[in-house]
This record gives sequence, C-alpha cells and structure tokens, in this order.
Amino acid sequence: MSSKYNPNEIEKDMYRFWVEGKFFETTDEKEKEPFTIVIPPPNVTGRLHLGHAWDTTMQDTISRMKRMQGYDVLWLPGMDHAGIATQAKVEAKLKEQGENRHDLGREKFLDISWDWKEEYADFIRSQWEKLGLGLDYSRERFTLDSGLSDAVREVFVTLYEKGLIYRGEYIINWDPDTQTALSDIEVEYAEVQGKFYHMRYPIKDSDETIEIATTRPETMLGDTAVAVHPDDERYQHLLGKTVVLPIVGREMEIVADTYVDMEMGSGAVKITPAHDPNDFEIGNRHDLERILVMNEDGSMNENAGHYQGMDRFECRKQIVNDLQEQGVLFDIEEHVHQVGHSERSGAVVEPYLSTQWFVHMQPLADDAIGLQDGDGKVHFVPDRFERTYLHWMENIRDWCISRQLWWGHRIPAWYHKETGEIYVGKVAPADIENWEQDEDVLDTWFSSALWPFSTMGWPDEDSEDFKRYFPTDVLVTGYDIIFFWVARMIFQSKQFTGKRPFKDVLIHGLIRDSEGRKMSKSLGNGVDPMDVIDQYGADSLRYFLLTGSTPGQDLRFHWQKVESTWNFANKVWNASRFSLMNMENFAYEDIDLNREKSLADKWILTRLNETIEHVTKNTNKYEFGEAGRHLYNFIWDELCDWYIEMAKLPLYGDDEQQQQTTRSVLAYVLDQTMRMLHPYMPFITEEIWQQLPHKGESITVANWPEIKPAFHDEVASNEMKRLVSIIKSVRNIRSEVDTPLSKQIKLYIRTENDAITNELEKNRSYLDHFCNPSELVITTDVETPEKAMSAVVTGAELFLPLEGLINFDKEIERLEKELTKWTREVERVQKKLANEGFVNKAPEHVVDEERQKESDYLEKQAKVKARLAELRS
RNA sequence: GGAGGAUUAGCUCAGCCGGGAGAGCACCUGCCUUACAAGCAGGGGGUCGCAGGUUCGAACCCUGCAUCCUCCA
Repeated sequence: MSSKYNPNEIEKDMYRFWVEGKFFETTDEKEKEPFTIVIPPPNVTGRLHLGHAWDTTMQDTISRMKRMQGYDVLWLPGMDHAGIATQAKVEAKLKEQGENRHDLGREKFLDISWDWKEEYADFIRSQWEKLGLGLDYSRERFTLDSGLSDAVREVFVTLYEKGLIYRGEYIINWDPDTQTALSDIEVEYAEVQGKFYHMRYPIKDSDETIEIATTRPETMLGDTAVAVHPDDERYQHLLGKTVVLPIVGREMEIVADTYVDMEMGSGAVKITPAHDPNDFEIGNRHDLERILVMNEDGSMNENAGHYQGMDRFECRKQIVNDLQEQGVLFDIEEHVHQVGHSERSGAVVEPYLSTQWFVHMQPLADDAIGLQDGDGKVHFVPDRFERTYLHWMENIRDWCISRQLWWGHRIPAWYHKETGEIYVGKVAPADIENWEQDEDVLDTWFSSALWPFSTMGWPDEDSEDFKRYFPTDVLVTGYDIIFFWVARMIFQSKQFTGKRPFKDVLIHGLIRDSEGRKMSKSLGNGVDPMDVIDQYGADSLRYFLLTGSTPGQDLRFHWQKVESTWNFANKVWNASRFSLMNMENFAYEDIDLNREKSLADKWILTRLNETIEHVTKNTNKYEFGEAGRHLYNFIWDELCDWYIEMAKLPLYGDDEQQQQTTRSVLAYVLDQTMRMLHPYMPFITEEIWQQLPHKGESITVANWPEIKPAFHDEVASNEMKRLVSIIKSVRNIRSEVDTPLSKQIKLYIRTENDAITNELEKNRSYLDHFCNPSELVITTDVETPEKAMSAVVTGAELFLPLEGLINFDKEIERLEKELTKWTREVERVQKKLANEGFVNKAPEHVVDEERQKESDYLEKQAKVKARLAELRS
C-alpha cells in the first residue's frame, strides 16, 4: 500500500468488478424484502452536472445500505428523451452543417436524434460509472422505449375516454424560438424594465377619445374591443359606442365587464382576445372576434397590415413611432413588470391563441390531494415540502400537453381527411389511408410522470417487476421539480395504479458556487463533477456532497471542502495501512474476540456499538450529514487518535496472545467501520475491505453491522475517560513548559482511593507510553513535591516536578484561571440545584447529573485552591 | 399580495426530543514520534440577527421586527 491515498488507482477497475459480479442486480431470493428506487432520468441531451452527482449519490448511499441490510434492492437506471432540449441541440447541430429539420423530414430527423441519444447515453453511463453508482443495468429504461411508449398511449387514450384530455383553441404560452407551446410551469417570470404606453382611441362620430394603456403596443393590431367596468360612472355614456382602432381602422365595441379594475390606470382596457389570456376570457363572454397578428416565429402576420414580416419587437418600435406621430400615443412611462420567459430557450413567451391538447386537472388533483389523508400517503422529507406540493395541487390549472416538436411521443390522435372526425386510440385506425395523425408530440413530463410504474412493465399489471417492486420506496429529487415531476407522478400513479408512486420523497436543494450563485453556463461558474473526481476521487466528492448540508437546504461547492474530505479518506487509508502492516499472515479465521481484552479493546468496541447505532439511525432517516459526522469522529478522533496509538503497545510488544487479540479487534473494528462507511465512500472501503481479513466476495453484499450488546462496557468507558484526561493534562503541562514527549519527566499521581490506584496501575503501560515518565508513582499518599506543575482530574491529582522549567508566576496565573473556571461551574450548578423549580420539575436523571457534577467540581475546585495556597506560601 | 427558508466562530455550515455552544477550513505555539507533516500535540476565537413572551431551564417553542434568498400569484 502506498503511504498516500491515490483515488484514481483504486477507482479505476473497481466498477467493472462490481458490475461483472452482478452485485447491483436484484437477487432471486424472494424471501428478501424488496426495496426500490427509480433514478430521476437525466436528460439525454448532455452531461451530468454536480446536481446530478448529488442526487444520485444519495440514492446510491440509500440503496447500498439497504442491500447490506438484506433487502432485495432494485435501483433502476434510465434516461429521459427531453423533447425540447434534445431537439434544440440536434437542430443546432444541423444548423452548423447548414441543414434544418424541415429539409430532412421527420423520419430522417428522428434517426439523427436517436444517434445523438446513443452517443450521450454512453457518456452518461460512463459518468455513472465514475460516480460509482450501484445501478441495475439489466433494467435500464428510456422514456421512448416501446414499453414506456405503450404506457404513454394507454394513459393518453384512457384519460381521453374519461373526458380528462381534451383538444381546443385557447391562449397558451408560445415560445417563438423553439416554436412550440409550453405549459404554465415552463414559463419563468422575470422582472423587466419595460414601458407603459398610454394611448387614446377615438370614439366614432365624436370628438371624444378613450384612454387605454398597454405594455405590448404591437398587440393593438389584434384589438377587437375596449372594455370598462359596468359600474364605472366615467364611462356610462360610452357603453355600446364604437371605437375606431387607429392604424387598422377597425370599428370595435366598448363592452362592460366586471373583470376590469376601475382603479387601474384610466379604468379602460384594450381587448386582444388572441394574445392575452384574460382578454380571451372577456372575448368569450362578449363573443368578440379573435384576430391573431403574429406568426409562430414571433414575426407579424398578414393581419398586421404593413407591419407584416417584422419581428414583434421591431414592430413594437415602429408602431410606437407611428402612433406617436398620429398623436394616439401620448405618454410613455417607465414600468417594471413581470415578463414570462421560456424555461428552455429563454425567449420572451408570447400568450398566443392556438389549438392544443390539455389535461383537465381538477379531478386528478382532487384524487391526489385525497391520497395524503390516508395511510398510503407520500411522505415528504423534509415534511414542509408537502405543503408546497398541496398548495400547488389545490390551485391547479389545466395542463397543456401538446408540443410542436418531432422528438417525443407522437399524440395518438388521427383526423379524418374528409370528415375531420377525431380518432384517439392505442393503435392507428384500420383505414389509415383516410386519416392523418396529429403532428405534435406530448410534453416530456407526460411520460416522465409515469416513470415509477412504466419502467416496471405497466400497463401489464401482471408483470413480475410491477408486482414485486412497485410502489417504489423512495424518490430523491430537488425542490425545483416538485411541480414538474413529483406532483405529476403522484396524480398519474394514483389514477392508474391506485397507489402512491413512492413511499418517501427525499427533497434536496440546489448546488451553488462558493459565493452562493446558481451554477450556470452564462456565468461560467459551473463545476464538472468529473473534474472533481479526477482531482480528488469519487469518494471525496461523494462524502462532501452527502455531508455538506441538511435535507432540503442548498449546498455551496467549495474545492477546499472536497480537499479536506480527501484528507479524511487519506486518514482512513493510512489507518488501514498501519493495521495491515501489523497483520501479516493474520486470517479471517484468526479473529477471536473472546479472549482477555485490554482497556483499549473494550473501549473501542463499546464506541463501535454506539457508532453503529448513530450511523444506522441517521442514514435510515436520510440524515447523511449527521451519520457522516459520527463516522468521521469515530474514525479520526477515536480509532486513529486513541485506539491505534494504544494498540501499538501490544503490537510492538512480545506477548503473542495480546498481539492476536489486538489484531482481532483491529481487524473486526475496521471491517465493521468499512461496512458503515461503504455507502458513503464505496471505492476506498471496498479496496480496504478486500485487503483486510474478510469473508465474502464484495463489501457491496456484506452484511450491515449490528450492535453487539455483549461488547458494551460501561466500566471500560469510564476508565478510559479518566485515562484520557490524565494523558491530556500531562500533554498540556508539557506544552506549557516546552517539554516535548521525547524528554522524560517525573509523574506522581495522587489517587483518591485504592480502587483508582488499582485501575491506573492496571493501565500503567498506557501512561508510560503516552506520558514518557522517568518515574511514575501512583498511590493515595503521594506527597506534594516542592516544585511541581499540577493538574486535577476526577478522582486523582497529578504532579510533575519540573525543577528549573517552571515559571511560577505563569503557573499561578494558569491555576488561577482554572480556579475561576471551577468556581464558576460550582456556582452555576449550585444555583441550579438551589432552584426548587428545577429540583422538583426537571427529570430525575437531569437533576442527578447536576448533583454528580457538583461534587466533581467541588473536588476540583478544592484541589486547585489548595495547590495555589501551596505555591504562594 | 401569499407561502417557505436563512440569520450560530474570520469563512462555509452542523446542532435531530428544550437540560453546560460544535465541526471543517483559516489563525497562533511546539514537534520530520517507525500509518498518515495533506500529519501529531497544545491553544485562541461566539451578545446563537433584534425585542418581547412561555418555561425550573430557550440557539431550539410562541409573538413581533429587521435583513437576505426562493417559490407561488
């Protein structure tokens, strides 16, 4: 073993060993309880980022632990076709080559997209490999697979037949860049410094005008009315009158509608039913004409008169000029307002009249909300996210599911060429020559929503996987896609399987840069997880991600933290290296924990028990940070700093029996520790475990550590506590007087009683080793040496005669400080105990503890006080 | 406008059921001790955002306020 931990070397071939050993596949042992996770399928568009690394590492940690705990674990991998994102990338590539999809045609374009998919899928698998994810590749799925496509068609057709999917002409969110409709949640609103344009429309056959204002003046070309509130006294005389639309010359009615807010602006609004959702509603109520003035690419169409062909923003400038010249537009006001942008392309989204397919959400949402009242509810972790989810569900709006793309699930609807009749079915109509299939595909999330059961063989409800592994146990994802994905999985699962899709949903935050900014391409502050792995290894990255934050909270990426995690891995490595160096020819069969054990042995086994308890409990609760801290402290502060140092005595000594016992304990504790650490740092733990005396093929399928009550030893813990405080006191004094361990000192220990004398005598060898005394006296009647440094511990007093080295003024100062400390503690405890309320109301064990402390502090206070008196005399 | 989160050491964050404020990094001092100098030993550093309240006891529970962030409308 090298003296430095080299992750690349260890990690290089490990994954192949795991995959070839089929350790990540489900077992055929039906008596084992199944445990299922489906991976949130990453977009097949590109590479995995740190967010994916974080998300999947948590899943890996959970599934590795569950596997070790004896579950039949299925962690199902897969990818998402990501309609808009992928198509945009493929189109961009075509553009580079001077081509476009329309020239190529649908079929050829899809061929190219599939090639793209294969290329990136390979790349993503290689990233999963580097992260060390224990995925069952025999069940890998893709959202466009035939099985999953069957599921999509089944769901679409069923919902259509139930009247829960409909087609119609409504205002939708149109992305002029990618030229497709979007659902409401694919629109992100951002504050934009815009303008409020104030205009006066002339009233026909009158000198009067009516004042309106708009932020999108170009839409006036599609105005078909002006609306005022029916109770607005200012406009009573104008109701039913006609307005002449400037530039266009269209005659429009002034209508009364309670939607209009009298307080806003002039109290009159222009109505553009084809370009605004509210105007659309008003248009319906008043039977207004809908005039679309834009093309799908955001340019003005033939209804825009001489503005035809202009881009919408170009047209805005021009029309403002023209209206100003005509005196129609009389004021422009700076105005900050919310403007919708496409979540994908960033383009300003246009509210646009269009015929699309929708899911009628209310009944589905009601059902999903009802699910949360029963035992079959989805447990959100942290639970506050359940409120976020419910709030959205309770205010649900219909879901626009058609997308004007080619890459995706084509809508299973056909239109009769002659009659226009609509046919919706899982298979094409028999007389296909008379029908044309809908050109559009479904929203990608429509298929992702089925992921937990479509991947299991559904709609075949008799399929083995569906029966055994569904519902899944936990889903891990970020809070940013609760609406996009989590919510939709829940209502689709409830609707089609009658069950929740997962028992738990673990929600994590976003990963940010060191300054707390979102990682983004435009900022160039993204960190590639593969770079982190190259530099520090997957185990370091994983441990950093797992322990760096609390559930639901965001996480900042710091290289420095990854580096300190590497230090921890290096510590684990070297502790193991030391152990192995002292275990030559020591085999698994030689491990014997039943022989006479040393204090150190008993103590570390007790601490191991406690660590197993904490790590198991916290990992089960998804509290990876807490579990990690227990592991870290146990390994570094207890196993390395104390046990290994103490183990050197027997290991370097010549008592064969003691050596074998120490090797046994060391081998056992390391084995158990590697197992606990394995879900967190899979590579290094497998590597070390393989080298340690072990039984079994791989740590991935080794049993999870169990608490062994027989190893719990309270007495040893207390002895160890006293020993450690003695050693620390001596170190402290040595440091005060600049006397390194290599230089011998005299050490006298005055004990309180014979029991403590015996205890310390028994552990004399440790005191020799850690304190390096030239003379060590342990009795109840040690006489205070004349010139000495001293310290008090529970049950004993230490004296280090260090003639010549002691600065008495400094020593008095030190002791005074200590006396103040104990005096303060005594006062605090006594005040507490004098409080009747405390003694009567606090739990008994808390009061007992305080009484215990009181006597301990009083003892220490008295001894320090006496010492000071001696020094001053 | 509504909802949620955050505010703890110089920095980044833990602190789970209310019972003596913790870690990593950074900083200071001393050590190349035969697992690890990316280490070891010792040390300094906090008005737990502010103000009230509940309680024998509050970083933690309640109310209000302040600042920052996110989501929804």
